[in-house]
Amino acid sequence: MSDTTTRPPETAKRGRPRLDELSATDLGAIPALEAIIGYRLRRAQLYVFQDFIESFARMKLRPAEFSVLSVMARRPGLKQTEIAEELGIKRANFVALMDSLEKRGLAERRKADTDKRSHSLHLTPEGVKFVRKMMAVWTAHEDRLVEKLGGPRERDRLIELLDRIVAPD
Amino acid sequence: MSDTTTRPPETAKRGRPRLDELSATDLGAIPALEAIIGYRLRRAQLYVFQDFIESFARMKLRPAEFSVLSVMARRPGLKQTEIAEELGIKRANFVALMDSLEKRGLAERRKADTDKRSHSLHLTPEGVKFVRKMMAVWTAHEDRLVEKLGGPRERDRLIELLDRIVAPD
DNA sequence: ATTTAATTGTTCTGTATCATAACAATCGAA
DNA sequence: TTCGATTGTTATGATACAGAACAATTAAAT
Repeated sequence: MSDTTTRPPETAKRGRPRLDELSATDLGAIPALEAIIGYRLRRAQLYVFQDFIESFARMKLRPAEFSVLSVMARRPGLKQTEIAEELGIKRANFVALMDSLEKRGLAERRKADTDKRSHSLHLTPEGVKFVRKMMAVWTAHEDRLVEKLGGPRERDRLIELLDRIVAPD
Repeated sequence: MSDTTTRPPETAKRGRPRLDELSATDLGAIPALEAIIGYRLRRAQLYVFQDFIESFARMKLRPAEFSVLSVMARRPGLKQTEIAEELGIKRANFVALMDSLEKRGLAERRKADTDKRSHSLHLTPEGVKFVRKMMAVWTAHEDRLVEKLGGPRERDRLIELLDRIVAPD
């Protein structure tokens, strides 16, 4: 499956191989990092997040906050555990995140009348306005990426491939 | 570019829209997280790293250490700054990483004769043996991913798309 | 040749991120 | 009514990542 083309080592050998070098045959089994899925995924993800973070530096918005506001905009009324789990955030770590959004006046916790333990999460009117601006900034960021990819079709193809990785067997 | 299909909100509306909800037209401009490249990239990367970390738990090897050993195997003799920069690691943070590998007897710093400041990095004979086992484990991990993707062709396609993201304009 | 600037490895520091355990309040089920 | 599960929360520790500063050394400027 992991077909690695066998080629000579990348460093110029002056003389015979040293003790710490692997034989050429062994080296054939050692792929360059460029051929490793996880490595490439990580580099791409770091690049995208870097662009994202710079795009939202002025709004002082981090990726996790973006995702929380986004969920609250589309599905207001969810409780903390629900949003946290969906986003892969531990509910313990979600608290400070929500505290910050609340302190900025963008979101609020409402006491759920059905369950006195849980809070239902909502955007404030200010939060709604903020989300509008947020989405404008996001669109520019996303369009930049789609253009680099070569168009919406390539974007869809990428997402489909990423889906296969995450999808259960 | 970012074509989002306009559809009604995902939550069932009981009655008229509340203050914290966006109008249906506004919602059309708010994509689900599932359609956001950065979000999907991150989720996929977390999945792959999770599998990687579990695969290497017994060897007590983290992704960053894997990458460093991998570079030293293919190109012995590089100095710390070179490897660190190539892997996107701050040279300050590289120190502890290299300390650990050296303490485990897998790698060593040799005094470079040309430059008394720099160290040239090498695998020890033990490190060479370790890398061999490491690559066997890695192959199983990578094959698992390639199979999920649907084959080597899909893997290549994915990497090509990731390349476009990272590549300079 | 001497001063000046840049590089290398290093330590220190601060800041996010992430996971885990424990706890009170509350709810649901036995 | 008792007992277990859930919800939000606090506290704690591990890890990742970025920046400043520094001594030793090298390279460049004059």
